[in-house]
Amino acid sequence: MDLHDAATPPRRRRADARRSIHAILNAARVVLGERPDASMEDIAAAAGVTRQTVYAHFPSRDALVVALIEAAAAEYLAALDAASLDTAPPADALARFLDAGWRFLRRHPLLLNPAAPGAPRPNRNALSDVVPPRLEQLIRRGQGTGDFRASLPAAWLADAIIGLQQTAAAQVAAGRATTQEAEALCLESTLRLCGGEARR
Amino acid sequence: MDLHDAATPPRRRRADARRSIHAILNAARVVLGERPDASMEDIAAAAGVTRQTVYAHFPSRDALVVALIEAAAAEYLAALDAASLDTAPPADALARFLDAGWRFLRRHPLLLNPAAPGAPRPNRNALSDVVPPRLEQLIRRGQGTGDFRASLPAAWLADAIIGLQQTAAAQVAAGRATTQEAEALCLESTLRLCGGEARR
DNA sequence: CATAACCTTGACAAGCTGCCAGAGATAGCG
DNA sequence: CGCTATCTCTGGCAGCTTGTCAAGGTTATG
Repeated sequence: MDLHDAATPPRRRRADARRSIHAILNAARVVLGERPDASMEDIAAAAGVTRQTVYAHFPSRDALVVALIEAAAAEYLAALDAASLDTAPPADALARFLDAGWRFLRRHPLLLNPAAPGAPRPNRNALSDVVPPRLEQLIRRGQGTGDFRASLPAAWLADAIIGLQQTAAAQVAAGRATTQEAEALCLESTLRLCGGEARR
Repeated sequence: MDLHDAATPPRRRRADARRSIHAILNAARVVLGERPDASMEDIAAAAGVTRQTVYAHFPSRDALVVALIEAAAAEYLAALDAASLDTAPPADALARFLDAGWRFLRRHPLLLNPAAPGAPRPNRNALSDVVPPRLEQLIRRGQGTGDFRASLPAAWLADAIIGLQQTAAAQVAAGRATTQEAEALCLESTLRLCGGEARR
């Protein structure tokens, strides 16, 4: 929240406070992942604290969800940075991007049911600010090298591919495909979208 | 609801009851379309009735949403039946399918934010029972005639294309593309997915 | 017109969110 | 070790929403 407030000197939080915050975020990730409409009481119980303690750190339910998504985005970003998307051959880099996505979706199933926040207009969460640009950059590179066709805008392809992966993940969640099948179909379809030939 | 109950003789409903039901469904379509978390009171007010009248016809909020989706699915199905998907050349039929989808999404923006039902697992709404099979049949026909490549399962392609269209619609909703741009990108991408060459 | 179906009003219980104050516990500092 | 700021817990409260019920008024249908 106010961790990076420029004006205040790095206001030291007590150790147990940081522990509580971590436990709450973790419990929210798990509980909301399998039941997006879980109550604050449920989340607090899963974290081993009381409801008021949750409110002591997150002013509202939406704020908790936002913090959760921001933490997830940071993890996702770190995984993408570790995947050397900028150096591997474009088609391989694409496969690595998708692989990071699969790991991410397995860890944060909440993001398949973005049902939680009632009011907010912002589909613009931290994820959509951070992930698509990385993929767009990769696609642009592939289009430059001629590995991908350039007749579709890279920004659109990036969002389309991310949407495709979510569709594939939904297939798995609905029991209409195994994880392996979905990953293979998603990769093949992604390559088709980018205009790269599928190597089998 | 119980309109097609085999046992009971066609229990005639009073005219104003049918009028109320229609008004409620219409109000729910509009209000939930622009504010998915609207309360029952809001919907009732928009329909010109009281909240209890809504409950007189729909036992719960979820039941109302389900009825709404079922009505939407019936409309969608009628539009698809009128689009002669089974006779036109596959690529043209695909364009018609997408066109029907755009009209549908413009009329039922609720289905871009499927946030409503808290408890139920059913991502299997009436739409997913009815729309994908039509598209799958079309794709299978195109694969048979050689217009589309057959190396990806038609069932997967159908879901992927529907997901692609929702991604494109989200782009428009987020103001990142105009309607025309989104429709063009979606069509081109769909043809790529199916392996049909884009004719320009 | 008489009746059954429907609508409305008012009230109620239950659950969830968000807030506040006070008492208790704990970590970090001198 | 003891003190103090900080964190947590208990308990309660208001407001909103969902869902239900009963009583009485209204409308369509036969």
